[in-house]
Amino acid sequence: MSISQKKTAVRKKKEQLERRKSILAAAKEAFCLKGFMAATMEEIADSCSLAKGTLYLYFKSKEDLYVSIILEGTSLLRKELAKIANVSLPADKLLGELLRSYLNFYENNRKYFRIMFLSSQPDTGDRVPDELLKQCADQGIACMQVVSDVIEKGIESGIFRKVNPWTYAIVLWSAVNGIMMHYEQGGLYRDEILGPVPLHSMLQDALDLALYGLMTTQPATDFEPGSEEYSPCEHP
Amino acid sequence: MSISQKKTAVRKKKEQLERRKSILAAAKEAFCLKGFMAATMEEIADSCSLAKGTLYLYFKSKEDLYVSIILEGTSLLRKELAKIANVSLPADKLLGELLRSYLNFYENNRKYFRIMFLSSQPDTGDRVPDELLKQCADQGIACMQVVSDVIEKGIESGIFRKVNPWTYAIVLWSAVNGIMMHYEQGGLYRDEILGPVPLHSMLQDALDLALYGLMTTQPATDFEPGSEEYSPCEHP
Amino acid sequence: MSISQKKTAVRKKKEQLERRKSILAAAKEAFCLKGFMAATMEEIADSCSLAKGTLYLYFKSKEDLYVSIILEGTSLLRKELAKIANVSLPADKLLGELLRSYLNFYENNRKYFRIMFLSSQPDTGDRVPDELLKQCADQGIACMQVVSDVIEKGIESGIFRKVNPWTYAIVLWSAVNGIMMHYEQGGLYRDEILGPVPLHSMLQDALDLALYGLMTTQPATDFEPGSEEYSPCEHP
Amino acid sequence: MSISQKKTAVRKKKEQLERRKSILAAAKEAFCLKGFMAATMEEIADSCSLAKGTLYLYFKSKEDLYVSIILEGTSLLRKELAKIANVSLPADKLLGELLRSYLNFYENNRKYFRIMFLSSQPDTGDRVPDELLKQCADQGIACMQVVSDVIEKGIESGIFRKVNPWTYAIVLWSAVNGIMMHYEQGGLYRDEILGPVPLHSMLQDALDLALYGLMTTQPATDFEPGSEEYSPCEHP
DNA sequence: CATGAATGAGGATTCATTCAT
DNA sequence: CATGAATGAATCCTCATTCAT
Repeated sequence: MSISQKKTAVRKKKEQLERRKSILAAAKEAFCLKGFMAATMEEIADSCSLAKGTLYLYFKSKEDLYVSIILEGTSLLRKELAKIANVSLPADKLLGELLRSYLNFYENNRKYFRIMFLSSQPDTGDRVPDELLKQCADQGIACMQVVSDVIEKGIESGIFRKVNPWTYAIVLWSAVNGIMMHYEQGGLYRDEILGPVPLHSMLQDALDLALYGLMTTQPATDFEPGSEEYSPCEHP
Repeated sequence: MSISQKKTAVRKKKEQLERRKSILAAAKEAFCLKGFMAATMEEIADSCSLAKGTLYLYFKSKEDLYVSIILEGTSLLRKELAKIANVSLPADKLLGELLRSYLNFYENNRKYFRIMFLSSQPDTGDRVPDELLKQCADQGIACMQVVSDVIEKGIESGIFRKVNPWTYAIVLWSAVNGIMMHYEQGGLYRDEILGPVPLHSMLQDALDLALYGLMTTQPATDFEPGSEEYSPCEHP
Repeated sequence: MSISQKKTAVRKKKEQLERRKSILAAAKEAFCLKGFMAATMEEIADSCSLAKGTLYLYFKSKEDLYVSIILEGTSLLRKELAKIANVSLPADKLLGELLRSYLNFYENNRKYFRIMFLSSQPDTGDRVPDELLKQCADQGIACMQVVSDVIEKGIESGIFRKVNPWTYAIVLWSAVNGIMMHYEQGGLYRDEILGPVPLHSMLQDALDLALYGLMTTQPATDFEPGSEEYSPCEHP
Repeated sequence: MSISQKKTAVRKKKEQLERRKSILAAAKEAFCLKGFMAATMEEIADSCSLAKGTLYLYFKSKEDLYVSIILEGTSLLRKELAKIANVSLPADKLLGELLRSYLNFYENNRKYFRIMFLSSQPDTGDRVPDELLKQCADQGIACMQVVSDVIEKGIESGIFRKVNPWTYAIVLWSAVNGIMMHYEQGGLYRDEILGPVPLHSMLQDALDLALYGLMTTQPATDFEPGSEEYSPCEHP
């Protein structure tokens, strides 16, 4: 193979990755907007200016495409959380940082979030490689593992009570997801007087509750200092 | 109108209500099992032994039927919670009772729960009467209002810190939903050593956290006393 | 059920049978012309003025429709042959009559013939009820059984040599099919001087050969007397 | 053109022929296994380790490829038969030899046979060069011509009755094809007591019938002597 | 020449909805 | 009112063919 051919091969590889990305982007948009079943391969193809058939060169099926997006999302989230996990901070601060990181992920990747948590899951039976499904599950577990590790660290350093770290990790993780989903659902439920509650307020309050419940000493919470309209935690 | 005609009319009315109920029951089953899009009007009609066309005499569209089920579910839940709200108990106990009541609802009405929270929402645009959608939203708000009221009561009675009751209500409500959804999703993420975490453990821990964070004095939690495999709250 | 409703029900039944027939007719046309794979459900639907979906009310799948046609054809052929089998004639004459009957079937049902013998068979795997497939096979066997019975009768009456009736039945049946298929294939191979050989000439000659080979005495063949352009059997 | 260039050109020519052959081989396999429509250019390309596009350098279209295989098959068969035609033997023995030769071809080239006779013919309209189609037809005619010549020879030598050689050639040819196709179809119809009838038994019986019908004297048939389970021709 | 990525027309099948009875 | 046959738009996926490299 000549040098020029090598160059071409490399460029092709790159272009294909680009194309794959653009399909994933278009699909993310569509799935987010309409959900798995209602989104069509045709509109996805149209919106990334490719032919319908081309999609099938990159993804085995609609389901494969869908799960690939979920994997992208969970992967990204896991990486963000992993960054925090390695920071040298006391466990309570770390929890705050994890939450901030998750909030950040949510705000910058609402589409991933919607798809990961709100869309009805397709029947993955045999139309998605098992490998892919396993990777997805692994990412999700890894996210909660990060939380669990922080809790464990807190317990070891004595600032958290002796609780089951894994259970608490699931509880915290699920609770935060629930809050974000509530917010994401489009503020169906807003206070008609005060208007919708900002997401970070809710998360700040949730963090307060969590730290109060976990710490052996009075926590000093400072999740989003000064940005609140009303004082979320008026400790007397 | 003769008397006999009146009787017939009354009977007819009853029969129609019966019919409506049986459609809703069949649809609940189908939507829960397969999700909104994958469930078909045909199988719903079949499983309540009615003709496909008949469904359209009772519901304007598939979407209408779907939202009607959600309304049934939220309605039922709201009623359950409302019962608790009127009990004479301190706010902290009331919160525990509300949680127990919700858990009870979940366990006895998992199908409603799945449909309300996990199914992909259909495009309701113009195929569902606005009135119906509003009713749905109202029920959800009413549920959270109950929680909010309890928190407010706790603040007034001095056992809860002065927090924004509405925000905290949303936080608690969403967090509990998140935990239940996590559980409902089928324990994708289970501790490979300890096995899946039981739902009431998680809810108990969540309640602890909430009360610790809310109360001015040390809470005495007793959501599901003695049923835990490991001590979820080892206050030193 | 009132009398008028009964009438309606009966009429509906009739109409449905009509519709089924018209679908079968349209499909026969299409499959005959283009073969199984190339024919489309759409064109079949169009040519019997029905909606595509309607076809699926009457037939489970394209394959089901296809096999149903084959069953019709083999059924019809078997019935024709069965009529002959019961006629009181010596075996050699009966063989001639069977051949005449088959020729008659071919001439009046060339489309069935093409589909039964020339079209590539679809993969029937699980898209055709087993019952249907079995019925098809049974009809084919029954046809050859008729031939076999006649041969046996000839052997018993002493005018045929002692041969294995079943083997000879298969041989005769297959040979005749081969000749008809050759003819049906569109006279690809025609004598460029004498023009295409008429089918009945070929069949007459085939019958001669068969009777010569089977009979213990000199046969008197008269399959299609006087209609030949050239003497097919110039026994010196 | 230099000598080395010449060599290269020669080698290239050879390689191209090799390539063409390997495509035909792969296509034969695929068409035989799945039929014309169900086989895909992709799998053909894959199984001869060439790119899809390359196939189109050697064959104008899928149909062209298909017909080219048929031409190969009929060509091969014709050559085999032609060998026999020149052997110095009496006509009746020659007929037997032709049959044996055809059986031999069938047994060693079932794939060709299946494609030539059983596969649904594609629409050749304008996607196959007319020239190619004509060649195909010519080979088929040539095969029957061989048979016809033998019959004529038999008539001339006085051992066959005076029949129309061309008609009888078509009859014999078609009949044998019919028998082989029946056998090839996979023994759908087997004697449930005796099991499937072996092909050579059927052909032996067919040959008997033919010679009985053609010869002026009693034939001595010995197509496959001694290999029969039952005596196919028990002349008393 | 060989390649294989891209194309896009095309096909089987499903299903919400309607409407004549 | 209830019915269920008919509809036909909509959807996923396939695959022969082309063409830039």
